[in-house]
Amino acid sequence: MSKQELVVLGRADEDGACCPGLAAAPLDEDQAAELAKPFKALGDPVRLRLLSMIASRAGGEVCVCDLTPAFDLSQPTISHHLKLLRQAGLIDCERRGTWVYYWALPATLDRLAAFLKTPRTSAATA
Amino acid sequence: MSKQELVVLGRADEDGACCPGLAAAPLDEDQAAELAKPFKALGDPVRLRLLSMIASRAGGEVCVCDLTPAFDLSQPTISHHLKLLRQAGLIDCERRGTWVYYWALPATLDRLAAFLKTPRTSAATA
DNA sequence: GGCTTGCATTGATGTCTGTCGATACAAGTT
DNA sequence: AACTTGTATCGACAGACATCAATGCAAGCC
Repeated sequence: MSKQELVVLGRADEDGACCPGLAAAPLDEDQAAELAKPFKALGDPVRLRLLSMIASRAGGEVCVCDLTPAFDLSQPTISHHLKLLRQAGLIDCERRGTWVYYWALPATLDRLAAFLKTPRTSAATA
Repeated sequence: MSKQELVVLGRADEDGACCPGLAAAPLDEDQAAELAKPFKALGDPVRLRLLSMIASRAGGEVCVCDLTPAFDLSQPTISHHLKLLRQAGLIDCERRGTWVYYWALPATLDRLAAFLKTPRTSAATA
C-alpha cells in the first residue's frame, strides 16, 4: 500500500500544495503562519484531551454535555477551548435541539500528520 | 552524526508510539501534558520556519549563522526559539568550534505524526 | 594577552492566553 | 408566558510568551 493522501480539505483552495512536508523545503512566512494555527491549537493539554475525546468517539460525535464534566474547569472555559479547536479547523459542531454536538475533522489532522512525517527509509526525495 | 535519536518520551516503536493515536482513546492528563509541549513548540510561525529550515537541510545540520539572517528578528530571539524547539525534543545541537549546529530529531516528528494520523478505515475501536 | 566573531543568557516590556464569574442566548417543558 | 437546562459570549485578571538591548561566554586570531 503506497501512501494515498487524499487532499480533500475544506480550504484546499488557497494553498495548492499545502505543505509538501516539513523536511521537504523551508516554509515561507505565509505557509508557516497558516500551519502554526492548528499546531498552536494542539499546544494545550485541555484542548488535546478534548480533541482526543471527540476523535475517539465511536459515533463520531460528542455532546458538549459529555465533555464538560470530564474536566475540573468551568463550562465557559471548555466552551472557549472548543471554539479555538473549531477555529483551527480541527473540529466542527452543530446544534441539535438543546444540545451541541462536536466531531473531528480528519482531513486537517491527516494534513498535519503528513506535514510532520519525515521521509524516513528509502531515498526518493530530491 | 554521532548521537541522534535520544528517545525523549516513552519508547518510539516504529509507527506506533507512546500514545496510541488521537482517535484511538481519550488522553489522560499526563499524556496530554506531555504531548502539548511539542505541539506548543510547533505553534509559532518562526519556530515552524526554523524547524523546516533545519529538517530540510541536505546534510542534516544547519549552522545558526545560516538561520539567523533569514529572519527579521534579533539574534537573541532566534536563539530563544531554537532553545524552545530543543526543549520540546524536536531538534538538538552541538557546538563545533566557533559555530553551533542544529539538526532535527525525526523520532519526535514521526511520533507526533503518528499520533495525529487518523485511521484510514476499519480500525475497530474497542 | 588583547581583539573579534558567534551564540547564549539576562532583564525589561508589551501582548497574548487561560481562566473565571456573570450574563446572554437557544430550546424544551410546564 | 414563565421556568429550566444547555451552551456561548463578555469583561476582567493573573500568568505566560515573544521580542529587544545589553551583557556574558566560548573559541579562534592578532
